[in-house]
Parts: sequence; C-alpha cells; structure tokens
Amino acid sequence: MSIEHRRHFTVPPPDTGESKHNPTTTWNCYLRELSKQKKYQEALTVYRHMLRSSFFPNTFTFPVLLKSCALLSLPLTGSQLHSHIIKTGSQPDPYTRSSLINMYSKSSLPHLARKVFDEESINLTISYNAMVSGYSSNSMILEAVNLFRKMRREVSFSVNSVTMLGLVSGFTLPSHLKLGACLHACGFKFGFESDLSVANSFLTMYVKCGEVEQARQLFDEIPVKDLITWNAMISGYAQNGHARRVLELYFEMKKMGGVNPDPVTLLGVLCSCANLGAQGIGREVEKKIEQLGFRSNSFLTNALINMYARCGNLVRAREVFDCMDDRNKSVVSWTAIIGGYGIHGEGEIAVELFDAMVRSGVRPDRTVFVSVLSACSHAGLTEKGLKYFDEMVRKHGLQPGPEHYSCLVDLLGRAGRLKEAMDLIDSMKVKPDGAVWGALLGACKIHRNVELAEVAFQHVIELEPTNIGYYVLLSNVYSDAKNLDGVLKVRIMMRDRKLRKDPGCSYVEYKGKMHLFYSGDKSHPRIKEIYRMLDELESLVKEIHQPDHKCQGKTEEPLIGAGVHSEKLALAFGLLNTKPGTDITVMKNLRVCVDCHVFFKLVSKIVNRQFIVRDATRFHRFKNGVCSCKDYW
DNA sequence: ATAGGGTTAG
Repeated sequence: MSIEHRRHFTVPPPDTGESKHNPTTTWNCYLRELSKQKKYQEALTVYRHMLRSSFFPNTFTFPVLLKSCALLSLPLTGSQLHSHIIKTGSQPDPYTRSSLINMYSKSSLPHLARKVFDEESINLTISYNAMVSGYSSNSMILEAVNLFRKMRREVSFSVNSVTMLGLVSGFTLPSHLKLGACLHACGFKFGFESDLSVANSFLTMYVKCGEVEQARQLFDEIPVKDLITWNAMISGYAQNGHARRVLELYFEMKKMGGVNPDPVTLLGVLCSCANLGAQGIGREVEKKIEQLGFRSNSFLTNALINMYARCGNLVRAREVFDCMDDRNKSVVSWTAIIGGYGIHGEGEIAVELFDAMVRSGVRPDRTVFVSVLSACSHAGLTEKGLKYFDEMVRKHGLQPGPEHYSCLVDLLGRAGRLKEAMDLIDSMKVKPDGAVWGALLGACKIHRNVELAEVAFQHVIELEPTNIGYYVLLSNVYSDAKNLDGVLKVRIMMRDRKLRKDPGCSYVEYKGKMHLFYSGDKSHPRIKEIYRMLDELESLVKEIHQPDHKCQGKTEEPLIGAGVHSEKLALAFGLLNTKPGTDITVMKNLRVCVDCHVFFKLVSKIVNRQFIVRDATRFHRFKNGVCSCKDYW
C-alpha cells in the first residue's frame, strides 16, 4: 500500500488482510516509506502507535527507527530502542548493529558506538564502515584512521568506497591535510579514483582544509563531473572568498550543459555576487530561481536579501524580505536585512527591524547582535548600541565574544569615548582579538590620540603581525600629528617585516562584468575617455570646493593611494556608461582611504546623481589570484 | 554505512 492511500490516517490501520505478509511487514513498509520521504518524526510516532496496537517490531523495524533517531539527534529515544532490542532477546543482526553505531555516532556519543562495535567478535564491513565514519564525524581522526588500517589488515573485510567516504568526510581542518593527501594517494592505489563519489569527497576535503588550489587540480582531473562535483568546487570557492572564480565556474557549467544548477549551486553564486557587488548577475540568478521553482527555498531567499542589500539595492532587498512568509523568516533572514541597513548607515531602520524581530518571537542570536551593534556604530547611535549590548547579556543570556566587543569599542571610539573603550577592553572576560584592538586603533586615528594608538598598535601587532592595514593606520595617526619620525619608524618596521601594501583597487559593474581600476591605472581599453571625464570632474569640483583646513596638515607623501585614486577612475567609468538618474555603486576598500568621500559628495552635487560606495574589504582580503588578472572587462 | 548549503564586525 502506498503512502498516498494512507494520507488520511495518522497511522496505518491494522492489517486488513490485503497483505499476505505478517502484519509487522506492513508496518515496516510504511516506516520505510516515511523514512524515504524524510518524515523522521512521523516514523517515530508511528512506531509508538505500533507498540500500542500490540504489533511487535522485528529486525527489519529497528534500522529505520534508529536512522530517524540519528538524523533527529535523539540519543535518548535511540538508547531506549537499544534496550528494547536487547530485551527482545536475539542478538541484533549486522544491519541493526551498524544502525546503532551510526545512531550513537551521530549523537556525538562515539564511545557508546564503540561499545556496540566491540560486542561482536567478528564485524562485517558495514559495521566497520559505520564505526570509521562515526569516529571521523566526531573529529576523532586518529581513531578513524587506525580502525581503517585494522580493517585493511584483516583480509576478510575489504575496504570499499563507502569506507572511504565515511573516513574522508571527517578531514575538515588544515591540520588534517597531510593525512588526507596521503589517503588520497592511497585511494588511487585501490582504484577508487574512478568512483565519482569518492573523488567528490576528496575534493570537498581539500576545500575544507583550505586548499582550493589542490581542490581545483582534482576538479580538473575528474573527467565526467556531476552536479555534486560542480557544487563542491563552486561552494568551495565561495567559502574561501574566491568570488570571481565562482562566477567563472558557474558560467562554464552553464556553457557545458547537461547539468542543471540546483539550490546549492545558486547559493554559492549569490553569495559571491554579494561579495563582488555584482547585482546584474544576481538579478539573473533570481530569474533562474523563479524559473526552476526554487522560490520557496529559504536558504536562497536569505542569500537574495543579502545579495541585494550588499549591492546597495535596499529597496529590492526589503521587497524580497517582506514577501517572505513570516514562518520562514529565520534569524538569518533578519540578520541579512538588518545588516543591509546597517552597512548603508540606516541605523534607525536597522534597530527598528531588530525590535520587530524580537516582537515576532524570533530569538536573537550572537550573529544578529553583531549586525545590530555595527549598525548602531555606523549611524552614531551610541546609547542605543550600549543598551543593546546590555540586553544581549542580561535579557537574552548570550555570551559576548570578541566580535561584539570590537563593535562596541568601535561604537565608543567613534563617539570619542576612548577612555571608556579602553576600560571596556580591560573588563573583557574573553581574550581580546586583533579586531578589538584594531577598532581602538581606528578610533585613535579619528580622534588623533597618538599615545593610545601606540598602545593599541602594540597589542594588535602581536596578534596580527602581518596585517598591513594596522601599520598603515598607525602611520596615518603619526602623519596627522605631523610626527614624521613616527611615520618613518612604521615604514622601517614594514620594510623589516617585508610587508608590502597590495595596491588597492576599486571597481564598478557594467553589463555583467567587473571593471577594475588600480590607482593611476592606464590599462582599461577606454582609458582615454575615462581620464577626460575625470579631468572634467576635477576642474568642476575645484571650482566649488573650499579647501578644508583639516586637510592642510596632511603630509605630502602618503603611504598608499598616491596619484589618481582608483575609486575616482571607477566613478568616472560609471558616469560614462550609465543614464542620468541611475545610481552608481562603486566598490572600494573603505578602510584604506576616506578622502575620496569629499570628492564623491561634490561630484554627486554637480551631476545630481546618487553614488553608493560599497565596502569591498572581503573581496580584497581574499584576493589571491582574484584581483591580479586584468581580464575583468 | 554515503560527497555539496544561508547571516556578522574591524
């Protein structure tokens, strides 16, 4: 009997004689059907009904139920089943035993799993597989590998590809890489490389260990790729910030044909669009979502909100958010929209949304507080920010981490309350990370506090000695104070440590492509037009610009961004290619250079257009191999 | 027994 016929029953009716089998078999079929449809909770309910109706489970009943417990992470129900199995007297058969091992492993109880494993003197491949995978998924890599070795030694139990899958899935940290690569070579020897699922799992392993290049090499070696292969590589690039490569791969996949994207693919693409500010491509993805009927996937909707928000299109982000069914609005959805308003300085709206979220009964988590606090600090809502921090701890019982403290230090610092910021750091229960001291250093830059800047610098450099941004920041503090010795000191320090500032770059999106500019860049095909436009703008700006006394103190030899700023080039290019009345989003590294804000504001006034300057920090952070090539236009 | 997934600041 199919599940369709049973829909109007909560549980199957007792055997009506339609089946020649024993009634338990009918129940088992029903349970298996539920499990196939991933209705695990229902399966367990049906089991209770089964007991109440005095039908007895047999060996085929338990594996299904144990799987439900494993996937729902219900170790209590699982161990009850375990004792029930023991009570039935008979030794659990191999399938039930491997299900038990799996259930305990998935509930993070590998020791109990091992107990079940050890109860049998001769284990079959399936028990070994379950145990190896159990150790592996509980990050007990050594135990997993040892068992794997034992398995290989005992001739009668051969390693199969499922063993490999279970073992490899646990290699998730950079420290696992060496063993993992070894295993990869070993897998080749066994002839597993022809098994696509094994190859895919190694691909994922390289991604998780942070070795995208290795992953790519393997990806290229796989002759016939399936959707999982593409997804593993695409999301691998996405997670490691290689946004540009994600898009390249996505287009390649489309060109190849044969494989259609699924929600996982599009998720990686959208995330990369968000990081690149590639709204045009993002819009196409949205159409695709519509076409393929993935509208109801809330992962995708959240990614869409995030994409539009980060691309500066708050209107569309809000529309997508508002169109969501209230039941589907998770903390993540709220975080995306709140963060969106926060980035663009709309702190008031961000805060209102946060309150609305709490009212709607969604429990805030630590991440959403990061968004709220940073929204407050960007909008100068100092008191509100402090209030929310307090509520986070007292009302919602959430432990503040360094990421919250760095927002709070930023909040107090921007408001000029440097002393309080310093006291806050002293009062921290967790160890301050680089970001906390970095926020203080940034505040010292704004408020020209050389002494405190030196203290903050000492700390931050201990934690992040190779982060060039902080050296630049301190140098600028000295430079503002006309302390040339200080500037020199920092420069020598940078030279000794062989740190070089990568050239910053800005970009705008045009016709679905990124147009990238370095400062003083002359490589763009339409460079002549761009410079002509820029000259025009600069002379117009000079006409209306009254020199600001604050700018006078600047030393003439800045560490970075000398000459024509990259964002000016990007702006000029944007103006050349868009119709009057449309907004232009320029992506730049907000942290490095703020001087261009004045220029942007003035141009905005002159041409009567809106410019959105978007932070491309993420893009810059991971730009190894992303930013260096010139083939963006 | 089995490979791929959304949010955060400086």
